[in-house]
Amino acid sequence: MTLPTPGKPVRGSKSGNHLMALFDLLGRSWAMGIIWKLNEGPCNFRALQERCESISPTTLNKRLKELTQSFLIERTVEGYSLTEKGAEIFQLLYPLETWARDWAKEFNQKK
Amino acid sequence: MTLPTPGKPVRGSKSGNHLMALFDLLGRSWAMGIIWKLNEGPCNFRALQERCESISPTTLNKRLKELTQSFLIERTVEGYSLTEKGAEIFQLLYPLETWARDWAKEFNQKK
DNA sequence: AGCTTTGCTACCAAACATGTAGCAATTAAA
DNA sequence: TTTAATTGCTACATGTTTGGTAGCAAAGCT
Repeated sequence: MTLPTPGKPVRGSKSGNHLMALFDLLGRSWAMGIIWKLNEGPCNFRALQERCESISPTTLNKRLKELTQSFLIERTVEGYSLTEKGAEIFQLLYPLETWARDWAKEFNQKK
Repeated sequence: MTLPTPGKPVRGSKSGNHLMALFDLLGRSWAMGIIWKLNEGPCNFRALQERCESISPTTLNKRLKELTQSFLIERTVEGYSLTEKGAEIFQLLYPLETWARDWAKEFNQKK
């Protein structure tokens, strides 16, 4: 497991450009999904697994470690939870939902 | 290659929830990077490869097909180019850059 | 006709993700 | 206070995705 860290070479950028590091981090299976689901509120491992329908514990565990090391998630008494940074990024991802709804229409029309 | 399509089961969601489909599409290596780089303007395959520093032709080609089928990219006389939808999504991704800059600071402080 | 550029594809190796099983540690119940 | 359930994982085997290099066919240029 290589943590994409801004300033270091990452998958997709030798320069370690911070944006590319972020894209690498978020561009792993379930990373954005986990942030999304955690925004509903903190929860423990198994509960999070259920929120994510079909994630395997292996992947969930890996993502949680990465996101924790990247300051997006932390563990509290209530379980895994978004940090302030994590909540910020959720806010940035949030508009994607509305967008995706429209986008889905294209598929129905043009198919 | 399975195209993540809203309404159909995708990696990460049996329900085919449109947002999860989008996360699947964008959460593939280089997908967001390509959108980012294409926003600089349309360009051809090899030029795009260079904008993306270290992408392999195999991956670039796959992503281009997926993004095209998903209405985010199209081919014009000038080469590959963002569609209107693609440009919209760029706008949504855009704030991530500023955010990522701040985020990078955390790594320097807390390391 | 030959040389260059372009847009790929073939191929193989490495990294990553998935699914199932299950185990050690904690908590709850009898 | 033994017994059972829950929790947070890890192991392992398998499949999928990505990456890297090589190079080829088609088009354009000289």
